[in-house]
Amino acid sequence: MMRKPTIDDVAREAGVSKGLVSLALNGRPGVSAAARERIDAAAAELGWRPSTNARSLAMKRAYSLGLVVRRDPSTFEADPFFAAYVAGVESVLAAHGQVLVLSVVPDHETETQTYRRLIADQRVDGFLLTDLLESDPRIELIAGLGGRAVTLGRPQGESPFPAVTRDYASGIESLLTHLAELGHRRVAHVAGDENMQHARTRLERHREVADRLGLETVVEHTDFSPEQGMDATRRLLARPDRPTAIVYANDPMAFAGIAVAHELGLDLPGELSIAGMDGSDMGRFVYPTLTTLDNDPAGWGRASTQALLDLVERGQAADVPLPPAALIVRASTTAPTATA
Amino acid sequence: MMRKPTIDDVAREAGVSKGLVSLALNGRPGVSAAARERIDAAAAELGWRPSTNARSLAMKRAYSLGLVVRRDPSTFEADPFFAAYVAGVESVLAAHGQVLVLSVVPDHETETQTYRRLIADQRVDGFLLTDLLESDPRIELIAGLGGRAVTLGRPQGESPFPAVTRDYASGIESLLTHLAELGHRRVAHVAGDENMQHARTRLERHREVADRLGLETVVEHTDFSPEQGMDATRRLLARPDRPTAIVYANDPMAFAGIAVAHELGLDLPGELSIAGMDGSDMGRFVYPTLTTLDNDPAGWGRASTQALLDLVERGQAADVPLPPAALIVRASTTAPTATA
DNA sequence: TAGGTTTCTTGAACCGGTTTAAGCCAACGG
DNA sequence: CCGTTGGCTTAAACCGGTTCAAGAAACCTA
Repeated sequence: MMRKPTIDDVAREAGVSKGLVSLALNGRPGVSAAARERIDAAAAELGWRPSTNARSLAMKRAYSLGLVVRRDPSTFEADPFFAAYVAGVESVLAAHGQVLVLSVVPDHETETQTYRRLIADQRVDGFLLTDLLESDPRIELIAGLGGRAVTLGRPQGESPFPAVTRDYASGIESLLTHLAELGHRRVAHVAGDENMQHARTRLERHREVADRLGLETVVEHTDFSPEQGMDATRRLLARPDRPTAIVYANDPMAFAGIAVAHELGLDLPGELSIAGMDGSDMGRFVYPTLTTLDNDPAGWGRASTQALLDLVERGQAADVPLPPAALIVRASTTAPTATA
Repeated sequence: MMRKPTIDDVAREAGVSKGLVSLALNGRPGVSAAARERIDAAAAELGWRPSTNARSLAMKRAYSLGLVVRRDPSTFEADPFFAAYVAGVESVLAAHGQVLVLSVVPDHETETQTYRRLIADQRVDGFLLTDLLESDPRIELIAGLGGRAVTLGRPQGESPFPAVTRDYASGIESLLTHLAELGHRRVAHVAGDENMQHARTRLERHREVADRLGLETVVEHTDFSPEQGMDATRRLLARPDRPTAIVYANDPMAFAGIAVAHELGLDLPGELSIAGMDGSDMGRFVYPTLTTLDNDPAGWGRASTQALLDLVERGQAADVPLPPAALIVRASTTAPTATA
């Protein structure tokens, strides 16, 4: 069994110095075509792959990006966004020979420690900031430690980091228009954690568009968990002026809402229309199938990774707007029955 | 802004050579108590953290473990196991100053490439092998490349790697006994991908225990996706000798089964009892709430990570048996109504 | 053809740890 | 009193890349 070839082996084989091999490898100018060719040939013949470790040491780079996810253990699994997002991240990273470092932490304190540790140990070159809070302390934390990041969504205050955003306004407009055209007049909104950036914008948009369309709106606040989605639904359905349609700020809550409606013996979707947001695939496997707003998690993954790589490697990156969220109409929204 | 302190700074501060600092840091013998103390003090004062990069280069270690998940894009999100599993992994890794490298890949070929790349680039010291196949080519692949791993479940053939296992037999026995006691006689099993190790053992156990209890069994085969879970359910419910209970090999398929039953207008759980496996939290938020077998993904995460670290750091590790899966009875299983 | 450029190439230093042969010194035994 | 022994400590080599000042070679131009 032969040991892994090193840059010295390649240099010897090609009859040049190892410095030159390095220059050639990195496509730097000032290497003659002839030399470059001999080096490439030698590298190919030996099957040389430059050592990431050696490179990391010399360059003070980790060639990896970090994703720290904080999840209350009970909400862990109900995240349709996550897996597809990571798949998108991966598709870009792999092409750059880089790697994703993932951390799942239970609470705020562990989260902070994790960011500190990953930066202090130079384990990553930058972070993907998902689940953005309206005023997110991670931004200052990371910036203060000299780290880099990209935010999914645009944070409230000043941020030194590029932001990837998606227009949700037009999607919400389509959704409410759809409901209004079906004949709904009382459309409730089950909002998510109001500390979260996307929860708040979704709620604001809902209010705005509902007003414009002349819809009556009741709002229930939650933390995005299906548990609170259930409670909110029970409260809404107990009202004398029960809404004929409920829009949930994410899909898992919408599933929980469907369960509550079944439990109460409502005839779905006739007696209650339900819509989610984030376009999870599971929505195709519930009854009735769930109307929702697409979110293309893989698209978020690709765009945010690309932006972060640009930032890390070129020192700068621009904000990236993703295409607007599209309405996915399925069976859970229909014209209200006349009983109401 | 001062640059990060290095081992040389610590050595100077403590008045010793850097070699000695290294010995002290790693708790090696042959360092006097006095020296050790001065070194610790100096390190603490300067806030020194040894550079992972330098260490990795010298030790040819990555100080990270790898998890490669292959998912067909459509099944991506329906994985309740994943997030909690990673949280368990993380809790052990963090305590060892190590890190998880995650890759989500769409197909077999990319998967193989990913393993090759991570090993060739020394990005990880070992792999966590989830979703174990009955005869899993990854074992030979990794062993052949000189990598290390731990399997979740015991593979068919010979494996040079330690295995973490959980007794599912007794859980399945509890579940079927529970159904039998409720008065069910025809209990169907919707099996998962038969290439997968756990799908097969679940099916075998079901058959075995059902026989013993004198239950009639029909089996439908699927790939574990909710989509095929739906189809299987439709086929089962169309039979003249329709089963009064269906046991699904995982929870997402059970959810899909519930949806189909609703769609057909069945009264749940009276006309059809439904059970899942893997104890996902979402089971509490469907109607009726889902009876299932607990699986404690975090426990899998902790055990497999610990075993892999033992293997990587001490060169050997033993198999780890987890406690048996427990039955979680919720509302979806009840006595069959007499109509059948 | 000499002198001045420009283009390539080299060698050595550097990144920040780990390893180990050799040196030092005090204690110990004969 | 001296040779040994054993415990600490050091200095230098090493891991495998990148960088850059300086030298060599090729190319112009007058």
